[in-house]
Amino acid sequence: MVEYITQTLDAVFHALSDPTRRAMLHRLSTSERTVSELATPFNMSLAGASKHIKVLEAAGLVRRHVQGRTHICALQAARLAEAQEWLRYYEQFWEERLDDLENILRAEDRALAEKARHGDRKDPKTKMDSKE
Amino acid sequence: MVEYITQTLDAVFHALSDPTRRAMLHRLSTSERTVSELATPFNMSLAGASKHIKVLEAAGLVRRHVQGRTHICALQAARLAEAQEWLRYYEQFWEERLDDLENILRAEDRALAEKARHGDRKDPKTKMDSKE
DNA sequence: ACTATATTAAACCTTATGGTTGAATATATC
DNA sequence: GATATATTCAACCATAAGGTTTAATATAGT
Repeated sequence: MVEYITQTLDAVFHALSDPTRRAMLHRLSTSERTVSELATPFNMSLAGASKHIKVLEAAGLVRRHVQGRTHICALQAARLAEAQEWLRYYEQFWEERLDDLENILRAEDRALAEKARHGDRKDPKTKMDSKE
Repeated sequence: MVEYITQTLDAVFHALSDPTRRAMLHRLSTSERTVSELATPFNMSLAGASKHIKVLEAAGLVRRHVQGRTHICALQAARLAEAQEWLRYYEQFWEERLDDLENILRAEDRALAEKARHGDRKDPKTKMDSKE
């Protein structure tokens, strides 16, 4: 059904596998930044940071436009959407587990209710929300 | 707010950056498989495939239980959920763009309506759904 | 023209990655 | 006990990745 360009996913997931690059993306999410601005927070040479930016660019996660001598980088989120789409297929497997948990809790509730009906009532366990 | 264990994300995204490993996960999504079953479809030595499985295991994406001499692997989706959660933050940036597109289309509609009101009416563009 | 700034390029180093082959280990089966 | 099966381990190889440093390039400011 859905067709994934594997080289794109390779590049995107690889780009995301490095904490420096993820941090760069996060900073780009608040505003565009020049290469030096992006490099500043990291304990790394400019050339090193520049390489990371190029990896992000190659994966299509960052677009740059050159303005005089400065290169301005901007987040380009479309490829992240593709990655998320790939992941979406697997949602059923973690949702399934949550469903299982929910079913267990419901079964416990029923058991308690049954017990209560037969006289022996006591503090019914409060159901807790799995979302924190 | 949400705190991400960067080493976990490093490992998960790295694991996902290889097409063989993504294919393995996909096969595990239909059922559990032994190491050799997992290795079969790939043009690669068993030892090679075994290494990939270990990468998946180290990233927490696969769990194995040994039964006699065979090792049975199963998908473990929780870490994928974490990766998706990390990506979810960026949804606003692709949704934003879709919103922009929608606003442009709406503006065009208004312009056409205005034109029509001033006599000059012609085929109004049908609005298209941005999904699909 | 000269100098300072922004960025990349090139060469290099170390470690990781993806792969191989051949031997080792553990469990089944005859 | 001997043999076949399932899997890993260890050693090795080539290339990629993440980093550095020292030029080189391009544009700005004086």
